[in-house]
Amino acid sequence: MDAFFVSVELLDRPELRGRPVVVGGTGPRGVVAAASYEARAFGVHSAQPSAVARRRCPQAVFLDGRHDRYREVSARVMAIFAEITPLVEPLSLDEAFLDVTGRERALGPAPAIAQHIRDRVLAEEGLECSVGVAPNKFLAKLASGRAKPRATPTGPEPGIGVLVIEPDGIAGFLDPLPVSALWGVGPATLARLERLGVATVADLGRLDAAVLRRSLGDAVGEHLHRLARGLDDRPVEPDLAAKSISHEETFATDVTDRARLDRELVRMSDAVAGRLRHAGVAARTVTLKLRWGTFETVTRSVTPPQPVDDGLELAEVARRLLDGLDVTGGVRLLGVGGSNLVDPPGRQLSLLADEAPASADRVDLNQAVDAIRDRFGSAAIGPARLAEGTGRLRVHREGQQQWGPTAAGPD
DNA sequence: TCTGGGGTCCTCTGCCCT
DNA sequence: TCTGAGGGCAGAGGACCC
Repeated sequence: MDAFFVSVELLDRPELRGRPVVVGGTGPRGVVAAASYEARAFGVHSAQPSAVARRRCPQAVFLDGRHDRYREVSARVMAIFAEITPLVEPLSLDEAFLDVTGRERALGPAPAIAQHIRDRVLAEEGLECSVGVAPNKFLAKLASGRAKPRATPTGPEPGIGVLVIEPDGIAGFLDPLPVSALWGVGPATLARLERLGVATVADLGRLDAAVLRRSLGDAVGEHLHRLARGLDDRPVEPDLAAKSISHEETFATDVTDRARLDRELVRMSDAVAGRLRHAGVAARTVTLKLRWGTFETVTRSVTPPQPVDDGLELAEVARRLLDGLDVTGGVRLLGVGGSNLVDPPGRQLSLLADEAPASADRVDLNQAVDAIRDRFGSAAIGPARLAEGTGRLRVHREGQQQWGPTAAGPD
């Protein structure tokens, strides 16, 4: 999808069409989630601090992101894709891989299917999208990027919409590209490649695989060596299960108060545990993440005897991890996550007291809480500790703080 | 000139076990 | 009994993606 979040906002506020529009966190530590092509012409781009974006384009309209709304539109677009082929692998809210092998008979050749997808998404959702057609995921992704509109100093330049890479055109397409265009080449890998004298994909393809492996590690080296020749045999995988579930938040100002951090841990753990149960899994490994005021980030993790899907248990494990850290210097970001996801613990009690899984009462309680939230919303019920002092329940709603603390945030 | 949130994958290190 | 090699796993951190 092209500038997806902005495009959705323009559906709801058509009077903003043609103006520079920026969606993201508008608070003190917010970042840009998406910028219209008009705003990009001023050097505004995603992941940029909102403060920088405001300086570069003060005339832009800045909008708080509405994650729920984007998710709702995304679900409808993905449903269109699913009518084309059952082999749809969503990459994010606004991108997906479709394997249309075998669909040509019903829908025509792949380029025609691509155009059909664009037409349907535009007709049914009013949104523009770009499609790359290629023999594998890596090339299709690059091709879709090339088919998108471009921001120029004189205004947005429409893209071609559909770009097809035929097998005999792979080298011609890839070779002149800068290596940074390859999926997986970020600033660190780029610096290493430059030290090896590699600037373009053609340079990379000429390099000996052993040299690449030595410089970048076996996995990354081998992977990039294959990509440089257009080789990618990863299948399109629908229904990929999540491997970890986490929640983290940046505070509007650094926090030194340990009691406050404990309360935040309860709130975040409650949110993570709810998502774990919703996914029907429990976490074998619990990870605590902190970012200091200096922006240095540390993580601490532990694998308790029993997998966890209960919010208070998760908070207790995280709190013990926090005990090992000195927070007096100030915490900028706090996060809790679960990984090594497995089936939820059974109801039977362990013979060892300290290995007991959540009691049957707690399992019942969690089921009741989940049912109430399904019906009345996530703020309907939560741990009493989150209302201490204020009498007002503060729970986390998904997507509530997606791009930094809000300008009118609670803290 | 200030750097979000939610992920995945990889590498390195240390520990335990064989 | 001691020692080293090697595998498996956990933990920490880095790089990258949207």
